[in-house]
Amino acid sequence: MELSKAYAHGEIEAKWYRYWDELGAFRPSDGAERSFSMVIPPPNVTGSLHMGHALNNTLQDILCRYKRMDGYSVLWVPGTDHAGIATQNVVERQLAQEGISRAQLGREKFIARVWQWKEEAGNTILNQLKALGVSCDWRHERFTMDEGLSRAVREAFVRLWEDGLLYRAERLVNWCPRCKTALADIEVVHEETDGHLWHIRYPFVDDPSGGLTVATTRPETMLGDTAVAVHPDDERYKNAVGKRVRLPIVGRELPVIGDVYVDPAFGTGALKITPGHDFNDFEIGQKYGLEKICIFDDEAKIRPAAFAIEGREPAWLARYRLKDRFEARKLVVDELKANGLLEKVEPYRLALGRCYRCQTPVEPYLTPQWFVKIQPLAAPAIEVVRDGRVRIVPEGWANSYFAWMENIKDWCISRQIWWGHQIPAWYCADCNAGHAIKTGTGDLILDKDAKPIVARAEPTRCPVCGGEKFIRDPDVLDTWFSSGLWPFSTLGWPERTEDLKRFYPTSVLVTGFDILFFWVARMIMMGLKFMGDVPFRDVYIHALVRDQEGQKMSKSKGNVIDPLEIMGKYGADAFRFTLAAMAAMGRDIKLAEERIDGYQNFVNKLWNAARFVLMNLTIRNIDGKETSERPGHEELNVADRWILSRLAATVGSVREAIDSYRFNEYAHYLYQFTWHEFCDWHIEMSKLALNGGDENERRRTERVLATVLENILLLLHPVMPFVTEEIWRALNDKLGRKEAGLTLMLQKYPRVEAAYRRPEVEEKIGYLMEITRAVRNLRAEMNCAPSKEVKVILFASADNRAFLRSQERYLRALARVGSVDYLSDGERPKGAATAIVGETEVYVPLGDMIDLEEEKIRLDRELGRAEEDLARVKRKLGNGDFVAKAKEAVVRREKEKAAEFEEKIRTLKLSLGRIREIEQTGDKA
RNA sequence: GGUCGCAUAGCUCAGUUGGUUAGAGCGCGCGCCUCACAUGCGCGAGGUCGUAGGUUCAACUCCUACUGCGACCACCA
Repeated sequence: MELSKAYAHGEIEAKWYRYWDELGAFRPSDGAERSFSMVIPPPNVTGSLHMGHALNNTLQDILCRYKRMDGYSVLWVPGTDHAGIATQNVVERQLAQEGISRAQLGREKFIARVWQWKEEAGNTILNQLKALGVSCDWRHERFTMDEGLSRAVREAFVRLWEDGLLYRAERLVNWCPRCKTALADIEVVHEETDGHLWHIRYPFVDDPSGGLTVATTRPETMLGDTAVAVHPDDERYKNAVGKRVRLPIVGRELPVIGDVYVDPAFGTGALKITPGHDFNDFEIGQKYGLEKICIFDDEAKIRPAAFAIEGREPAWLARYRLKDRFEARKLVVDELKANGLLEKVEPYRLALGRCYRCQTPVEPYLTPQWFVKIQPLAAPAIEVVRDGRVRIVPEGWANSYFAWMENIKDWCISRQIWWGHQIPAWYCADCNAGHAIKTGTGDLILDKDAKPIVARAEPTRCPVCGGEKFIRDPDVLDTWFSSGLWPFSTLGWPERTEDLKRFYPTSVLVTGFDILFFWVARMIMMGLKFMGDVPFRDVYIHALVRDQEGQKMSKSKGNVIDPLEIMGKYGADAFRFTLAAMAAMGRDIKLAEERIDGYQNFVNKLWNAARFVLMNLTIRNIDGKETSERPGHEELNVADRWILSRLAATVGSVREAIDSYRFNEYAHYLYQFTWHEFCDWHIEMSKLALNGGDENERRRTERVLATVLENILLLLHPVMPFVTEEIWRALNDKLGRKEAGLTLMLQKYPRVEAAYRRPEVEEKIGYLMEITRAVRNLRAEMNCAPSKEVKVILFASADNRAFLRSQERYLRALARVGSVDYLSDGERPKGAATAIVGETEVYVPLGDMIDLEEEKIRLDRELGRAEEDLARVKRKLGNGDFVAKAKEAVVRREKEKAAEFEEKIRTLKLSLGRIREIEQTGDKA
């Protein structure tokens, strides 16, 4: 099989993916003693692949493929999330385009419609993940609303109820008037917003000319005020406490209460109390037994019923009824202004809470909801992170985790939407006859006093009255409730399955920090509660992918880079490698397309290195019996020993990097080794053996080339699975290896071959490389044509001289050197460019070509640097404290440096002297 | 308001226990179609490591303050 001149990812990727899948390579192996498991952070079922998914899944795939090759039985569970509110919103928007509302359709038909959409769109993202190359076990694919997971959800809910960790109560909750549902605290995003502080006077009942002036950012809520509060020690309001004020517009009488909660320094020092629409006011309302008036309906429009007295609406209400919050605000402000009660308006910055799904400002809203008593769950979840049973990497995130968990409040888990897990609670129709209220959409709402029966299935008989008619709670659960069970629900819980035994706790969870609280924290709590063990050992938290300016990618900004487009253009391997290379811990990734373009070159480089090796291989069957006795290390030439030593070092570094989630280091070690050690040096040096005429050496070098190439493929496979597989198959083909195995994916990951580590060889080749560079440098500086061979004169220690003599062919080939002469003490060439490598002096006599002025400038510059270096070292050594206190090795090293620099200076000065001499005599010979 | 993080070459970033001649990729400059690769090869220029102090024989690295940027959390109307 011939490889084409440039790597074309085109069909290769799909070909291999299908191959692996059909081979069953994604499934956990039997037999392996160690297992490694992960659950995918389930993407929204109707979503499509974005950069965040691409990064997240690339990193997971690297881990899985690495562990699989390293002998673990690997299970990576894929799946999708039903994403309650998000998905419902999408489908509602679709309906809206058809001019249908969800209410018109009705609950059942609406849900059917969502399922239909799920069937249409649900596979998109998973297929896109396949294009990325993820090695998930597709037989394990799950959906948070499939049968098994739904059962897990019901089970979890019932157990929480039975254990007293669930309750239903009327509380002030965050309400999204657009989604018309309650939200958890964490689903509200606070955003600094420009607003106003309105100062409104509430006249005293007994003296309407006086009164208290309150300051508020939300004047429309005054319609629901039930008190005014001041600080009890506030001199200004000493005699106001206990009096009554009349609420403007509404006319209601309000008590003036004194409470230390009020900050006298803020605003006017007088605070309007609206227990129905403000969390703080709610608390105060509780404390003083104030009435909680809910002035809005579920769309945050003025609710006439809130003001009707004995069924009759007061006259003032006419202009307000059914107006939304913001219209109402305007109207209230206008009316107050007209009445001379608006005393002042000042600009004010406030943190406005918005719905995380639709950005609508959230309204504190009084409704009955289901809550999880979170304290008993949070405490052990904090503990396991503290004692390291769950390790958060990078550990900085643990701080955020603790901060959040320690201040956590009860979790509102009921949502007034239709798409999701309907709460497994029923109400006896007879017992709750007075508590079920029909809404406009035909839904029933159970009021706060309704008595739920929580059960795994619909009850048949009411234990109180024996009634047989039940109403199911219409609410569904927070999406994150089911995601919280994901690590064990996907493995079969509540059944005690083999998978659970084998793969729970999972090994590591890879995710972005944006869902640390939404998801990670919940999984830890739920895992501990229901499994009695942590859901994962490690949590690796990766960064966000941003655009090249560091802006968050978003459709509205138009700065989104589409992973699919990128993969189509550059290939999945180049893309994956880019993401890994840029995934430095704890730092966001600023991605520009040029980076991917750059790493595509690396893929191509690897491809061409492979082409070189393949076209030079004449040996066959290097792994078969005949050749399993590899050549003794000592028989190999120095270049081969060197690259094997470097390979061994690289294997060590690579393993360490992946083991500690340093994906960028993993990528960079391999980039460096493949390109700058293997290609730049070893392949070049190997050409001498391949063309040298010594048949034995040639065969040995071929074997080394094949070995190194194969190891590179193995090492790179987790990050670039496709091209490595493609090359590996070609390599097997070329070697005639039938027994090599079916796929690179299931080969053993390289281990460090300690016997190959040869520091002394690395040192020698390092020296040879430096000499080579020095000669190349001199050539370039002197503008010596690359095609022209030069003569080199070396002055080196006996050791180095012997080494260079024995390996002279490399120097000749790599630096285009015609002849090499070795000087003994005393003699130095007259007209030559000079370079110094350690103790070695390198001279390139360039005859007529040498520009004496240029060379003098160059030498002067070198000399200047050397003198600076020497001065710095001398300064250190001259410091008595340094010599006395620093470690001996450090001092010794400094002394060596001093000697080296002195020698260098001496040599440079001599060279300069010789040039001046030539200038005077004109004799260049 | 609280907490945390980040400031290193023109750009994007590495730099794991304090001691290196502070690195890479891209970009830039010069020279090359050298028989794996011009998606390439060789060479080179470019940084007082945000500012000011402190600890230490020694600070890019540790501490403090400041400045700038960012993130998360937060019910002060």
